[in-house]
Amino acid sequence: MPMILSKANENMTRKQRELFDREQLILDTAQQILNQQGTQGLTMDRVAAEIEYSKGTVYNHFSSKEEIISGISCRCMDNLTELFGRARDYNGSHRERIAAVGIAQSLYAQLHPVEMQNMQLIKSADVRDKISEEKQLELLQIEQKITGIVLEIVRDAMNNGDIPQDQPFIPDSIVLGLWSMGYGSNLLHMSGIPFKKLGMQQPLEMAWVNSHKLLDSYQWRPLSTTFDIYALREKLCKDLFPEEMKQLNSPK
Amino acid sequence: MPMILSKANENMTRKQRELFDREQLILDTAQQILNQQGTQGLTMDRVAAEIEYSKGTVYNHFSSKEEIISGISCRCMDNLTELFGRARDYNGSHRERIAAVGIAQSLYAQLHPVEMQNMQLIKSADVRDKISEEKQLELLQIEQKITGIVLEIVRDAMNNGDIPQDQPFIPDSIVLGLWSMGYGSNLLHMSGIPFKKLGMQQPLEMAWVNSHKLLDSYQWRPLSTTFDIYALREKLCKDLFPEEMKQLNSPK
DNA sequence: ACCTGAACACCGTTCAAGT
DNA sequence: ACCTGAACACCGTTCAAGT
Repeated sequence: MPMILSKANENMTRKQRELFDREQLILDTAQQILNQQGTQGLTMDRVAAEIEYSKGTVYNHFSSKEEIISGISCRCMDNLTELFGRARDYNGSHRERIAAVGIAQSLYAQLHPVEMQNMQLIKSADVRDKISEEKQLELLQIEQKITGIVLEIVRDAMNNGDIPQDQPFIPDSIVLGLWSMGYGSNLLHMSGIPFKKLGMQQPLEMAWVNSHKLLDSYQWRPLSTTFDIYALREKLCKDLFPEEMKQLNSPK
Repeated sequence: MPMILSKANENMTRKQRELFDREQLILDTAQQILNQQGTQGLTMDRVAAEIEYSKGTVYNHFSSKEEIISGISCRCMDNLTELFGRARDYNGSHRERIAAVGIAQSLYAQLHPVEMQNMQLIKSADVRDKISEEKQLELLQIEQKITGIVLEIVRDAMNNGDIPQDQPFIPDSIVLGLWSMGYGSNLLHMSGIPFKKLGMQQPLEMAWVNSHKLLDSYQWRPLSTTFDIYALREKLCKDLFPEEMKQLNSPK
């Protein structure tokens, strides 16, 4: 039974630190393979060979391949959480902050398409049942954290009087609306569907338009009719995600 | 090289008919296994055993497991297309028709969760590249057809004056907005995310609210402020999808 | 010309043996 | 107590042999 070492800790013994480091090494390696060779290229043999330990040792840390995938997903969601955090702490209107969340999500999907696929994989299907309860709890906590950030922005906006309170289901409906639209457009973007061939716009571009349409419909002020959403996007990208923009624009 | 026999045809020889029937038998069987045993329960061995032919014969029809999955997906998208068709032909306002599309999507996801997962699987990842060009074309054509229905409703509404024309990106943006929101909320619904535990509403329920919010934002008349969206849902379910509602409410 | 199923390659998982 | 890697089970795919 492998120890749960999701978080580093001051009080760890040398042995525990070693185990923790190796767990990170395994995840590092697995993620690298995933990025270079895709989902099907990620095999336990390859991971073991790369870290120069045996397969048995890998299984001492992760009791199945799914747990490794889940571990990678958790890392990615942590990274995404960090981006969301920047959005929440942005020194602007609440509407600008929630817009920044959308940008963060879209940027992340474009920068890390393979990981994004994986996060989707782990969320669905029987995969979630295959992982241990501890790892499931870890997943849940990160999901709570990331949802919490968005909820917090919406609640703050309500308290600030930016959103009329006489609407049913808010703030949940707003969070879920943005979430599903962002999630769906990301997946459509990554799908092989040839939107150009279908004579259509790109999903991610339309998500930007549509999320503002949705916020307008909730009367979240300032309404997008009073400002330029593209100027806002440029400003937020420059202020909050300069590094990410550079990565996105640099040739791979 | 197996023949492409997606569609039945009057002029087929007896031999061709036999091949076509067997292809259908394989898909029937595979879909049944998929529903009973899940994605991982669907193996080529099991399919071969069930149809009482050898694995080699299965491979004469489908050159990989992915092609079988793709075949199942095509069937499902055909079924969904039929539901969408009912929505388009509904004798009501255009706004009611587009709402019916949303209901169709949601109903289908609830009635056939496993198939829905599969459609998502085939859309993404490297899976699409693993199938033959012919099958890829088949997929594309169905996607075009199903997108076409939604586009048609939106265009008709515009021509009818239900939607102000002075908005950028329409009708594409509306189609993609509804599509990504519907797609995203379906996937969130099927994901293992415990929304109740997170203290949130259900994604599918919020999708109904939010898609009307989105349509309102595009000023698609009649606005949802002038009618009861829940009464509309009941009416549409009763008029268009009575059988599906019965299935949904009957104990499994 | 079509079908068969043994054989192969690959990969996740286990566990007896080694240190 | 921890690590190892041979062995096992399973599954997608191929193809020589059979009819």
